[in-house]
Amino acid sequence: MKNRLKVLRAERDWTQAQLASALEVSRQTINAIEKGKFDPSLPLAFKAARLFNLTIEEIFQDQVETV
Amino acid sequence: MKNRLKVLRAERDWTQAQLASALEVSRQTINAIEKGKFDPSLPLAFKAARLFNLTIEEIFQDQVETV
DNA sequence: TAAATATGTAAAGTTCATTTGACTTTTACT
DNA sequence: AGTAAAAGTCAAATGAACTTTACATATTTA
Repeated sequence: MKNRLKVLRAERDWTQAQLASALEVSRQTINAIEKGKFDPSLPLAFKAARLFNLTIEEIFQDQVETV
Repeated sequence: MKNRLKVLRAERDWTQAQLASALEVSRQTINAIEKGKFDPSLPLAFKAARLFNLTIEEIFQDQVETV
């Protein structure tokens, strides 16, 4: 699962800590999601979409499995 | 988190077991999600969206907190 | 260059998504 | 009414999301 969080953050000049606080998660959670360590929960994805005024699909992109 | 899985299933005349198999999860998982016991993971939500050819937002609706 | 801020990472613990297996209840059909 | 399929539910187990604490590295700024 790829995501555009780092770019969206950069566009607004936000730190990971600021985004974390806006989404009410820890800074490490934001870091881990940006670095692809794990995927956010669906509720957290919705919260991010609301925050950035985008759809979930505009922020998170499912990897289409190329078999 | 509300969702339209039951309706989408009914429109296609699918059982919970059939949807489960299409999404490669257990029947109990579909049942629990439909009954609102828990939210699906983001990857599972993407898979459902792909299956129904809808966006995540068209299937799952975040409860806006009315404080 | 030193200090401050931002980012990356790791371990241990908690909570929740998901599985398996089994059982009960509901719905539909004969 | 009897049967079969579908839906609902429960308990125990596993794994993944997320937290806290703590430290290391990188980047910015005084």
